Amino acid sequence: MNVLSPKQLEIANREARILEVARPMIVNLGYHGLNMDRIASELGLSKGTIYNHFSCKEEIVISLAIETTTKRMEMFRQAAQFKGNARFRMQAIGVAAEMFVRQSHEHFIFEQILRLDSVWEKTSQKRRSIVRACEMNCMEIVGGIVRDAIANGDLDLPASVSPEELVFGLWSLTSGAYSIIVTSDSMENLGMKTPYETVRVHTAVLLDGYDWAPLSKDYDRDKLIAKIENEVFGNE
Amino acid sequence: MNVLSPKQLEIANREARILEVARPMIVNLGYHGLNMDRIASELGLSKGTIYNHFSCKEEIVISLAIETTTKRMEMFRQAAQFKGNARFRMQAIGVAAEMFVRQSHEHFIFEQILRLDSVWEKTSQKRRSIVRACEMNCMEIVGGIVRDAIANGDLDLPASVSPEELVFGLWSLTSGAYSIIVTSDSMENLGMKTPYETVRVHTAVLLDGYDWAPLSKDYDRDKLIAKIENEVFGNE
DNA sequence: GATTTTTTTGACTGAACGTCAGAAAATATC
DNA sequence: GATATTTTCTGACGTTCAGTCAAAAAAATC
Repeated sequence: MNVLSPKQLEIANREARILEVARPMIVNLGYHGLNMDRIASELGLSKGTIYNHFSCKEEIVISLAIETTTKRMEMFRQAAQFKGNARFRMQAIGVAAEMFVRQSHEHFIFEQILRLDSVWEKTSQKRRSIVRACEMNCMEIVGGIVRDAIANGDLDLPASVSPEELVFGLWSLTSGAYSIIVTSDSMENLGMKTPYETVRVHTAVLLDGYDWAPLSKDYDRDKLIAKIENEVFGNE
Repeated sequence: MNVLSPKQLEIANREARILEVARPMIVNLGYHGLNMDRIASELGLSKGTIYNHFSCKEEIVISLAIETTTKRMEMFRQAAQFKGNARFRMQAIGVAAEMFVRQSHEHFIFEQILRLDSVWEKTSQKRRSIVRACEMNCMEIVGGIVRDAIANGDLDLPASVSPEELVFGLWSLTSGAYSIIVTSDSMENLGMKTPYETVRVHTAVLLDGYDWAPLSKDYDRDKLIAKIENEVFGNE
């Protein structure tokens, strides 16, 4: 008996429906706009039923974050498969990261809430490790590219910088920038007209600073990005 | 009549005492550990009295953030007065930023909470503009150094990067890194033994990438940092 | 269709924010 | 120093909302 009864099907789908209703609540009204009673009434269910799926409010937040962070991981994986040298594959990761922010900028809202100790601590071990695994996985993908570059002789990191430390730097730069971009209501009046382009430039300069061949002056970045968008994410 | 009566003095001091009690609540127990009833009882006051000073919980959070962010602004100002070329003064800013995180790492906890829309929106216009002013001021200080370097011929930014955009890059890199460092329970098991040093290296590489003279290979960074610590922050 | 198991319900508890009418204290006035 | 006025303080109260659980309803099994 592998076929689910209508009832079982309804239950199986409910988790997703709860998240669908919760998502805009958080995005539009912030953390304290997420209201268990309202979720229940919007779905025509009782509160107790919601609690059958999520043991607390915080589990809903982390579940939303898992949805988006999983998407990012998949995008990073796809990007890493781009055919080309390590520097180009790193550029593909950059494209993936930027695409991800643009299409899932709510992720940074969920993450911001989730990172609060008082929220994180209430989440289940199970979901926590999923979040961590996705993040580790992304870092690992980037780290792999760095190590490839070293193995290939394209990159020769100074003794004081390990591959993990370079990953940390890239992660800091991009996540710092993206969270500023996403949470500021206006970048324009800070003299920032094209913040994403600025992030691309800084990243390139940082990698050039480490002398990662080929240097950005030796290839056409915009053309490469277009190629990546087309070949890796063309279907989207 | 400029002298305050004992009663007036008590009231004048109370704001600070409230914050003193609230600070460890947030630092140790997180946002939801901040409890108005508990603040009142720990100070032997009634809740109503607390509300005479802070119109809501969020005003306490922003006030704590103001305390620390003001300190940072002052440290940046001091740092900017270091005698030396623009690159060295920028290094002094780096020293200030790092010192600030080390001695006021709670700041990032307050900021993290404050950045939530649902918290930010409840704060008063007055305190909000103080926070913004401090941040702007810091950026402006850094921007001034960048412009000095350009005026001096030490730095020649590409046409695609404005001074503000360079500031944004530095700000992203450091704030991204510091907030990871502060909120992670362990950097060690990510292969990061000296995260602050790593931030220093990445910053230097980024500035070298922009060809900001003198390049870091042309001066002894550790010696310069020691000199800055001594001359600018020696009394601390 | 009777029985057992699963699921749902929504009234209830408790925690915490913020309010406000009246009490208390401080200050001004005479 | 007594009285009036102003300021400050109080804590019970209203409210909102998270999370619980005994009882009801629905589904599954026999």
